[in-house]
Amino acid sequence: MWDHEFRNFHCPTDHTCSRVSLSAADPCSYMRSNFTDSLQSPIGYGRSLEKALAFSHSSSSQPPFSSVGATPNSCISYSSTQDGSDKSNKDCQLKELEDGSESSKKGNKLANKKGEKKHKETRFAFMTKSEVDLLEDGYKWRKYGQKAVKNSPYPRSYYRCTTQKCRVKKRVERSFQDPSMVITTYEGQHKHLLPTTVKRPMLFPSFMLRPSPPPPRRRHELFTRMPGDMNNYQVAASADSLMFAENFSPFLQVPDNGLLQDMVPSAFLKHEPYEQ
DNA sequence: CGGGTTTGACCTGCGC
DNA sequence: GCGCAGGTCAAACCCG
Repeated sequence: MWDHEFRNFHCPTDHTCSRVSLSAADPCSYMRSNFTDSLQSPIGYGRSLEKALAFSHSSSSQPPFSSVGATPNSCISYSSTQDGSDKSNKDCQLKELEDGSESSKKGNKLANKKGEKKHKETRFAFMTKSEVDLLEDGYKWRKYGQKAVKNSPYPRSYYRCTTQKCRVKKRVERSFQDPSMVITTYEGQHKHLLPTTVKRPMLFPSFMLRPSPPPPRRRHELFTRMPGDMNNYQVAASADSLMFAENFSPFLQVPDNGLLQDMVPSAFLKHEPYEQ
């Protein structure tokens, strides 16, 4: 299962990494570990993160991205929860059964007992170098929680989109390895337009900024070319329900004010048949 | 006063 | 079964 998912990831350092050889000191590998696990378990993601963090503790402190002689400022990973029969998936059904309602926890339990299928949310994550934790992405977010993260001095903050009936969430935390890096994880897709009062930012791929288009019929690998001296790519993972993405740059230098503009390098999709 | 943030409590899943 | 850690809730608080 792991390998099956993992091959969808491509290291921005222009070499394909296997999970075994990952150096967690490399933020990208960190994200790979993290979000590949999350493919299988939305809720388990937290623990995956923990594992990644723990792993990085024990690994050598090799500078991030040193292998390409470039200094990317961010690393992105994209995943969607997949259709699956794995255990963790079942386990997390309870929590996300509340789709479409603000039902109580009791209600959730009841729903779970009914065996309703959980709606799995797409996830999208990336790291950005930024002084500010909460990046301006055009949407309004309401903070609903904050938790200390094990092995990290930096807390993780939880945000929900304030738009009615929009269930998109995002988690923001600072990398404990490189405090200048902010890890942002989006969960779910906005099904509404950007608030009209907010100027459309340039930070995110368009699929994050508009009502979601239908998912492609087959897997894609998303490559994003970095302008200038970035030789190769980064990448978002592909998955069955990967959405079409365009104008998408995972390597972003975030200004201190957190508002990104004029940062939309070309991106393209490489379509490849996916073999199981 | 409305909306957002803070924060402690609670729930849940996982590993041992 | 227990403890731990992540995720969420919601009351209290803050601010414009």
